[in-house]
Amino acid sequence: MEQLSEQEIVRREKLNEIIRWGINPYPAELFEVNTNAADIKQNYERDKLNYKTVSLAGRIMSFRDMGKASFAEIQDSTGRIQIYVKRDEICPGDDKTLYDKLYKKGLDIGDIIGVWGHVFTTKVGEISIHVAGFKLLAKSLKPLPIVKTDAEGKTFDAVSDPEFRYRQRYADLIINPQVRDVFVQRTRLINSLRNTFNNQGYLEVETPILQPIPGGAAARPFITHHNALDMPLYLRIANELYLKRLIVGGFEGVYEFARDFRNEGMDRTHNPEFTVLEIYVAYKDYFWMMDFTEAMIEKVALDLHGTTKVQVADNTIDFQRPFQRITMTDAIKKYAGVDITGMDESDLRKVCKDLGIEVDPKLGKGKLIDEIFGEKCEHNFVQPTFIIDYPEEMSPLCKKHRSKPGLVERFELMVNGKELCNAYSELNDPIDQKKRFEEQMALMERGDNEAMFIDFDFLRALEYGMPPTSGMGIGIDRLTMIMTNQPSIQDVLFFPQLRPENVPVGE
RNA sequence: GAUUCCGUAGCUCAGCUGGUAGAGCAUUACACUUUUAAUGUAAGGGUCCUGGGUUCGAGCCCCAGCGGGAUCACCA
Repeated sequence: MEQLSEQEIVRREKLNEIIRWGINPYPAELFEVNTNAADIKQNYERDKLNYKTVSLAGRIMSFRDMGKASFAEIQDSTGRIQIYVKRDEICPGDDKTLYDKLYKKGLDIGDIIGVWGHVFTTKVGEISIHVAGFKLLAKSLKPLPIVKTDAEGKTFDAVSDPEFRYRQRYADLIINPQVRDVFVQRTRLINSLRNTFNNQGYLEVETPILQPIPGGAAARPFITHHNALDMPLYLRIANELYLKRLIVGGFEGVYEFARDFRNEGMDRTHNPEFTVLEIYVAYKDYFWMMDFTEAMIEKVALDLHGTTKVQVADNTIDFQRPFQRITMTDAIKKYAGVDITGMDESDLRKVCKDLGIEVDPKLGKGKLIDEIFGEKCEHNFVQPTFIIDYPEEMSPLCKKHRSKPGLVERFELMVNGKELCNAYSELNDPIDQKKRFEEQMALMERGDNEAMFIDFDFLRALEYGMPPTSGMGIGIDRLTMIMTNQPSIQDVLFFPQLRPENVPVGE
């Protein structure tokens, strides 16, 4: 058992005292609420008659005790509001216990209370609740870190320790209101996307997270074991192959907000579990998907900010349509100064050497091109830019280009120097798909541990015939990071992955 | 996984050349019936991340470990 701090002992003593007074510090019955902090602040001045008998609940965030009267702030899900508690109002008779004991000695910052009374404006002009009565709804036993804010909104002693904030997100959310805003924005972003898809009549679906073959992307999976079937299962690294099976099945537009899992490094932009939106639409190609994607993202910016311009660190990014489009070959020509058209593996290897890019001898042609692009081009695309027409080898699920040999009909959307979306004219030729899988197997044997496994059931599905389809995937965490100007993925995930705390030594 | 910085009161932080642990907020007590980073007076609160080592003496120096951040590698 952990040692209790002085303040925690004091709070437990208060709790026992409250119980001795015959008050349940954790009452079961509901507390009727008829307004909230934001509603009062926004509408009281205009409609004072409506605020004669308000009732609301929240957490005590500060006390200003003036003796026989006192002020406090309570915080609900919409913000904070000041309450004014006058001893002789809440204790009209001779018995002042409620105020002198329960209110002044029993309550702490962090406690959750319900209050009722009328709204008024103080001498200093702050809209407040003149309390007629209050009820303790939940006693807080752990002292909440205190963050103070002055009249200009300047904060003092803000809790900034990332370990505290990520491990105890519940406390972070209570004391840092801007953290809450980020997550509200995240949900609004997802709602915006969902509205776009539903308005088109596309169907939101759910596909397996536990997969016998971790397909649809190139990444190291988490492995688990099913006891009853006595077989290994993988947490999905992507859901692409399942959504395409549904297109084969006759749905013409499907999408899923998918939690994917990859057993790889963690950093500012990578968490082992993350969210990807994938969407597949039949009878479309990647040009259509580019139009759809830029409209979709422009709408997200407008829904969140009311403007297409979004400030991300030092850059203002404008999501107004249309986005720039450039082929990968032209991008490399522009930023690396090399025309790679028609080059073979050894030519590319020489280009890498000349550009000072170190490459693994195991890499094939496609990966070499990807290295050049990643090293020399990617960071230049700050404003939204579609990079189109990728080498075939690094895109085994993508249809061959209609006119450019060796390339595929693929685009990625770059924003703020990083990849945000990935989309194809989907490969629906089952014989070509089988060949591409086999090439992946060859790469795997050559030592590329991210090459894809062959999924024979997916090939069987393609053999029934999949309509020409375009599909797109977008990293929701990264889109949220951009749209909310957060530098770390940990700031857009409620509970980012951390090592367990307090592991005993020697076990 | 590598490199590097960091870990002191509930929170934010200071701590000199190695010599008995400091501040503000929070907490406790008292005062105060319109305050707002409320105020005034007084008090209490510490496994200096953990374990070793050097030293007469370690929050500080050395070694190892744990946790976190940043950069790199892998990746989205």
